Amino acid sequence: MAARAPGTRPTVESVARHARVSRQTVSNALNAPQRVRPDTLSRVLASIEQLGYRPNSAARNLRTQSTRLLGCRLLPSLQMGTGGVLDRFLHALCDAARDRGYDVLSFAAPTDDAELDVIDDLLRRTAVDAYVISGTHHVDPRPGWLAARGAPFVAFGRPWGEPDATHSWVDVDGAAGTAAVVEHLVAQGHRRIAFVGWPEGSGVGDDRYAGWLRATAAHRLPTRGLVRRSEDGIAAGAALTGRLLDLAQPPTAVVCVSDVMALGALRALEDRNLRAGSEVAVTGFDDSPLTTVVRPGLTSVRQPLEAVAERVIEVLLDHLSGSRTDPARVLLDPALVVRDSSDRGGSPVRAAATRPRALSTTPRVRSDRR
Amino acid sequence: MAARAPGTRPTVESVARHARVSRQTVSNALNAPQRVRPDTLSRVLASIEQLGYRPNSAARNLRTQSTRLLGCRLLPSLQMGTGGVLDRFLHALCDAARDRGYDVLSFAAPTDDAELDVIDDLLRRTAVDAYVISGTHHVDPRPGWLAARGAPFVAFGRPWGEPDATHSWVDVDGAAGTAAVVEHLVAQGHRRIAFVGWPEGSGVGDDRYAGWLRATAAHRLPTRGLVRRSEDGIAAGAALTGRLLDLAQPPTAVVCVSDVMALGALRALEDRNLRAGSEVAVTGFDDSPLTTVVRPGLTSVRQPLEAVAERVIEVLLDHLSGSRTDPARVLLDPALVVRDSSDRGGSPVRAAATRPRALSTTPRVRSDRR
DNA sequence: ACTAGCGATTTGATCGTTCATCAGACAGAC
DNA sequence: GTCTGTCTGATGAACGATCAAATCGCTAGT
Repeated sequence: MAARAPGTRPTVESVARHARVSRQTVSNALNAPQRVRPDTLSRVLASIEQLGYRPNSAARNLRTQSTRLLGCRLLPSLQMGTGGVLDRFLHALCDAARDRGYDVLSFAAPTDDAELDVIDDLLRRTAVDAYVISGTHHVDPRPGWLAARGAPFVAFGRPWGEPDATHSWVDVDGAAGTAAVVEHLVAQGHRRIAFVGWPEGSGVGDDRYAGWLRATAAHRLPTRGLVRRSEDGIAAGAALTGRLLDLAQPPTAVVCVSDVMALGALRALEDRNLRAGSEVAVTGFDDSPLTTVVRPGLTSVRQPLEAVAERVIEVLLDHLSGSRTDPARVLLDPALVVRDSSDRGGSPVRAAATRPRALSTTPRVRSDRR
Repeated sequence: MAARAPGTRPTVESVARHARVSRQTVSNALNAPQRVRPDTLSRVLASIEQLGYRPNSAARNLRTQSTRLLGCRLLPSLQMGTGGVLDRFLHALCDAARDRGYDVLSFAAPTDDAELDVIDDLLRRTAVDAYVISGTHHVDPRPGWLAARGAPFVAFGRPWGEPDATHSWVDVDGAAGTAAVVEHLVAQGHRRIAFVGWPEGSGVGDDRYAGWLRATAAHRLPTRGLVRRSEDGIAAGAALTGRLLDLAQPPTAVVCVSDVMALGALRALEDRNLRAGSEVAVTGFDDSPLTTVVRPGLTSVRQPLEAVAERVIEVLLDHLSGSRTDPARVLLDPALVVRDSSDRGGSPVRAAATRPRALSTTPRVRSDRR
């Protein structure tokens, strides 16, 4: 009995013939094994194995009206800013998706509107089942647009400035991150702790600022004149930090809203012959590759992107399966990674401190409030 | 005449009814417009526009036995090494693919073997039409495996160590890059130009070394004792450069095989209170974000990844369409980006030199030899 | 006037899978 | 012994597009 012609892909038909059952039984063996008697099941599975059969996804997609593909935009990672973060996220997303039987269709788009054009195309062609949008920001057109079309999606990032948004999102609690940084600095004996941030109005930046504000208030630390803001950049970070250091009562620690800003801060110290870590502490945010490239190693806050990706996938699939109708709002805790730039400890134990120490390696879920 | 039920996606059928033609004419209007009479065509296109119709990709995929998807692995961009390069490449690949009507399915895989497992899955399911593999290296199992399965693919990277490989590839001429670096340094008056590289046996590393060797030989420059090798890393780059600087006749320029190595070299200079650029020139490779993060800005070699991606797609589609049966071998020239780390010029014109100057911005195609 | 030939359009079949439905076997209850 | 219910497996139809081939209308050649 010829299993199949050489050069031809096995189909459900050829497997059925090989196992002496019908098409549907082969289909059941894969999609609803409990419906098939054990001995039949093993026979069918053996044939499947032997012929190397996998269901043709185009046919399955057509019949089930789903593609098992998730769309995700590749952000323009030109700058170091958050580029590394979103690349890591995409990686984690692909992993998490594949674990659940989905794949990721990635595309590039220079602007939000261009992204919506692509999504519109994919949506009309029913080329993907759902979307993941990342890098949400104030007056973001995407959530509303997607919701209006009834397209299933989950956002990595809160709907900044739209507290009554009804879509699902997963985000990292930036405020908790900066608060943890401040706690760490306080434990190191710092009391004048400055904040170098972005201009007000950026959701992410304001969130990180809020954490600094909350923690300094909790410890009754001085804040007057210790907040400086500017657009992201090394030069900007250096300039802002420079002005802080030139104060009559300069801070002994500088909490930066990003690793890039922190790099600028380190330069400002260098220019004044101040030693980072032992004399003035500097911290960043995002735990980008930058942190291990500078001297001293930069203390930073690491986003649990793997966990974010897993939650995003979980929520998305719940929506697709219909088992969830209400929006999920998930906030995860980031992890503090301490390096020498915030370590006042004596040099003898420097080697030990160099090794990144994650204060909370397994980020716990903060909330899933409705 | 009801165009379509609300909430229902338009199909070729509903468009046909709306335009008072048959299914096939609608199909032809999209896939073979020259077969349709102009007035019919415009009527059909108007209906398509009006109903917002796009062919269901699952149905089209099933019928045409092609998915218009290309598979591409997301490399573990943990380290800064070449991570940035491959992220940029993926971005460019998505762009180039979309311009030609294709999309990219990206997936993560920790090892080559894991990648082959995923590819095997995608292949059996006929979920993608072709693959792009990147980061080729010595004894790479992937090209042979793919070729044996008859899967269409193109590699970004030469088949190192396998001169008689029969698959198509596109790569960047690393030797031309380091040679251009040497030319630039010679023009700046340097004569003792060292090379800090990776251990022999890495295709990419050996290629870049070859360019240095060729160019130094062409100018009859000394090379004795001026080559140091080690695995990639900041510390390694610093150590190797340190030993070079401690020579009786130290080099005045250090050409590094990577930006990471170059960063180490800059540190070695710093530790010896030597000024990079004005006293000792340092250059890297890959034009990663690192180059603009260090002080002084690091001269580097930029790979034309957009051009690489375009050529990869072009070759791939030629293979898919059957218009190409012989393997394509495309080598593109990289571009030198000069920054302060290799600039001996006086400080008055520093501002001008700070602006990156691409010596050959539009990389020309070197060859397409068979 | 008749038909060959060509271009424009339509019709029937097909891609490979899963859904909905139905037939048969087999056990237990009366 | 028959009837009912459950479990297993089989059959026809459908998903929405394109391919192959047939049909129709028209012009031009004889």
